[in-house]
Amino acid sequence: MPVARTGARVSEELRSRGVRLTAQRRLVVDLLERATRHLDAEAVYRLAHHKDPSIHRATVYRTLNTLKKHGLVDELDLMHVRGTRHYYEVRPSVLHIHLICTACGKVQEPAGRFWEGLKRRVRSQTGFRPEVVRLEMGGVCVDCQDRPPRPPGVRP
Amino acid sequence: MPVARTGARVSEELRSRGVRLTAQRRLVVDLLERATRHLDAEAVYRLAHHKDPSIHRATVYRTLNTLKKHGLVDELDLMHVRGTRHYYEVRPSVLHIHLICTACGKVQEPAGRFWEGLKRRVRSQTGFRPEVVRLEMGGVCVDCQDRPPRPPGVRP
DNA sequence: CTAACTGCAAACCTTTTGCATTGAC
DNA sequence: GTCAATGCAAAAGGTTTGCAGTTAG
Repeated sequence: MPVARTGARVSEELRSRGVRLTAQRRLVVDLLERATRHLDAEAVYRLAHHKDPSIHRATVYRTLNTLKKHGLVDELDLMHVRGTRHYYEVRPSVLHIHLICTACGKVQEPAGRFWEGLKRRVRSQTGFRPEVVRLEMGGVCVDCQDRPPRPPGVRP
Repeated sequence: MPVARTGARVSEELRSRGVRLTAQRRLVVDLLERATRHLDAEAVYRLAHHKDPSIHRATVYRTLNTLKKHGLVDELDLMHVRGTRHYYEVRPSVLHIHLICTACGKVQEPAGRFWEGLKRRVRSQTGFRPEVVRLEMGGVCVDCQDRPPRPPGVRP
């Protein structure tokens, strides 16, 4: 979702791992690659269903799980600021973190070498071999720090 | 759950915020403070119900939400290694991270100054004011790196 | 005394699963 | 042709909610 992504990377990765490339999977992968915001399973389903009304919710869930299992997408929950659902993003080549504003719901994704270093640090300090990293922080974004606190309930 | 915790801290904090200190809340807080492993809502309920059979699941959920809202407990999902549920821990004074082994399910919690620095770094680099930090990594713990990969399904 | 909290039961929402059928390789 | 993947419908979690009765402050 954040940095630009090389088009067919995911599909090729799947193919090379012997996962069958069905029309439905292609569609889901395509949607995730083009997404400009974080999509939960239902959102993926709605978008997919719009393009191919025959696709079933269960297929979307199964596909997301497949992609996750193969490390091609990461699952987030954005600190549950928007509820219990899970969000998905194609795993980027450079690690980034998620800052979720509890006031306006905005999600920022600063990327950088520093976060990359976390993995190495854990490995050398504990021996643990990290494969998936999830760093999320809830708090107040710059804009909302200026804004007077708005009454809870109404959110953009 | 990780570092030792000052007994009445949470209760006092609640009291000072004008949240009514009912027997049920005291019980839940007490259980969380004494916990030696990560508890999900159902586990909290079972333990609570054992001590006070009249307590209701809904009350446990409501209490956990109250505590979370006031920043007294943190919610984790431990990378969903054990399913979709959420785990709760009393917010420790010193930030720690969670390393979840995808092979054996073990959770490690290295604490330290370094992780504390993440908050400051985000703040100074982006202006975002972090309140809750969640850093979880899925991967393989030292023990399981030596062990031959065991057939999936059977877990300790 | 009164607003806040609880127990209860039902609803809700998200995700998973068994089965017959379809389709990728 | 074969085995994996899909659509479908039903179930399984996990969590929330409206309401009437209870209780902390």
